[in-house]
Amino acid sequence: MPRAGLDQQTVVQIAAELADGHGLENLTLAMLAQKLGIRTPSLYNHVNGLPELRRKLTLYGLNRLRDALARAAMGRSGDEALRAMAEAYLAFARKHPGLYEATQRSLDRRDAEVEQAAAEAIEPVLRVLEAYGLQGEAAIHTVRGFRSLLHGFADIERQGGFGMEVDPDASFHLLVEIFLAGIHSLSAGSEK
Amino acid sequence: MPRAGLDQQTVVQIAAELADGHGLENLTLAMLAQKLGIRTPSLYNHVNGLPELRRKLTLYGLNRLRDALARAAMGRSGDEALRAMAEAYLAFARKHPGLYEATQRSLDRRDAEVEQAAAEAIEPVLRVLEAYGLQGEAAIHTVRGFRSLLHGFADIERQGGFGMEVDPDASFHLLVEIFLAGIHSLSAGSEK
DNA sequence: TTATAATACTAATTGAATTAGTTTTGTAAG
DNA sequence: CTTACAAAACTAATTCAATTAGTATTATAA
Repeated sequence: MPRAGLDQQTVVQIAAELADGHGLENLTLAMLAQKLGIRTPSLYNHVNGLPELRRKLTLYGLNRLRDALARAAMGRSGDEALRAMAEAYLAFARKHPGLYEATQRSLDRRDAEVEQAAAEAIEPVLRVLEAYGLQGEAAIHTVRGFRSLLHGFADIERQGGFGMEVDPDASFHLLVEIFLAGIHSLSAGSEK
Repeated sequence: MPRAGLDQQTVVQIAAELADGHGLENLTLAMLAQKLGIRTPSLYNHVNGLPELRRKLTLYGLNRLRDALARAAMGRSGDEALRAMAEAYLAFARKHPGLYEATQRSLDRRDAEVEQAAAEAIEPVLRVLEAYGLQGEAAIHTVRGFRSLLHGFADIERQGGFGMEVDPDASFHLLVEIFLAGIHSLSAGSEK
């Protein structure tokens, strides 16, 4: 019965570490409770069950991702900023696989808080693209494309999907360059 | 005790339907057994537990995906073939969300059969790229990029990640065109 | 026919989530 | 310096899914 000095932050952070180490789907309340040195039911004093814990991980992860992206874009613009954000995105996914998973896990569009956190996470990219000339729907399409390629690469790599022992970093850099070149090529074509 | 006339194929197909309807992670042996009209333990006469069922779904999904891609590429080459395969890929992911999930679910690189099925699924793409001029590591990098963007888009969409009500198909088409233009642009540049 | 392998079943175990109800403790008001 | 209360632990008990063990049944093929 001695107090364990836990607060929401601690619980979520430890949960994130466990998710990183064992995979989000293998994170169990029993495992978390043990790590925290309390019995499983006691967890309910801090978090309202597994679903809510996962939701909190999603929010925490989205915030951390937003910070990472914003920091990467700081002081840069255009291609430079996009390259830096791509690096930062992949680095985040690699360093925090479980937390990254949480940022993608079936986001509930009816959950306003999650919805907003997701929007904020992408905002840095949107901002760069706007200062870059793209606006409105074109910007949205482009952000979607950028996200798609980043998430696709990160997710496939996380699941061990890239079989051969060809350097993944080289593949990633090339992909980013292809994307940048593609954007320039298309926008140049449409300007005529 | 009356026979239920089940065979592996049936079991896996029904499982795939349930996964499509409820999500792969929510597919339970109890649910599958009920759908099949037998008791849960009886399932063990057909499949050796949940992990193996999922593994079989992975194999089944990879084979179906390979077929879809191969069919799309049939009679086409170059950009045309890549566009058609991109369409087919997204269509598959949309029509069979649970099965698609299974094709991506933490592929065990030590499982030779899965490893091969995964390689075969991508083969059609690799083939097109080769007949397209790319070979060796360059081809591998490019395939990885193509897979990344396809999977990323499909996965984000499946999880409801594209918030706004901007036409997803338009985003997807643009992304594919950006990729194609990017490839051309870069290869043109490196030819000098 | 009858033996046997395949397939279904019931019973029982295990592990995780969750709920209910109780106890303890830190803190802050008196 | 107490005491009252809310926060945070705990134990006990329930539910549900997976899995195992052991038994019965049926279809088939010798």
